[in-house]
Amino acid sequence: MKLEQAAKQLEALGNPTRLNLYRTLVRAGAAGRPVGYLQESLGIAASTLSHHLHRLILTGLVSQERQATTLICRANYPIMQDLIGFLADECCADAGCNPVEGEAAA
Amino acid sequence: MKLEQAAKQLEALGNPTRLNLYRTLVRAGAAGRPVGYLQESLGIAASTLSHHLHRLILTGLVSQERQATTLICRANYPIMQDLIGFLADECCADAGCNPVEGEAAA
DNA sequence: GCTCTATTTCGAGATTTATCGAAATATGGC
DNA sequence: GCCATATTTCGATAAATCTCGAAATAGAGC
Repeated sequence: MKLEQAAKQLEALGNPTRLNLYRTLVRAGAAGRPVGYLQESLGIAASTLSHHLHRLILTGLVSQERQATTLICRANYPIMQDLIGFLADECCADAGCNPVEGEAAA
Repeated sequence: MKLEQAAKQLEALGNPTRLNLYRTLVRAGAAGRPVGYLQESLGIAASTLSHHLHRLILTGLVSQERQATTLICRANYPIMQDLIGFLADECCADAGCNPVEGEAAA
């Protein structure tokens, strides 16, 4: 069920708040960002952020590591690579992404 | 508002039925597929399919062309390319996809 | 053990979504 | 103009989602 998995990840990224959150984490790189920082940075309620983080974590797009009382969040790059790969494969495998001579009425 | 746009497209693909539908269209290539074919192929109600198609069309991922009484649907490759580009950029631009020692604090 | 900070879980309300069947619309042929 | 086929719109229902504040939990330090 690769399609189900991909759909879940796409859905996770398909919300402006979460996409913004994810982007922040991607840009943070390997250093990651603490939940508290993200909360202030995004300007949303802590409970709301926790909810969105949970969804990203469920799909594997984000992971967390405890550092004392603080939780560091990181983007999980390989998962994103897989997702991009899935999209690219679907797009380019059977078809060809720059359809020049359309009307391939076969 | 590129982020909003990307989120909408990701959300459109983030539903198993729609992702399956979109995949079918991608694989159909430039020939596209008539709505009726898709309906039988996916085994869902015509009204449900119409709803999902509408969402994909709104985001630009799919386009339609009338052929007599039949509507031919096609995947809009450039839009997908842009979306993949957005994801790849977010992932690789500031960070580097094989993060060794991130700290791109900038 | 108590306290402080960091984060999650709980409970709730408003909005959106997915799905269907029935009815309406569009296009072409007779 | 009327009929047949293809597709969308309407109306309705059940389920999921987003958001918040308040309360609960987790970990560290005194």
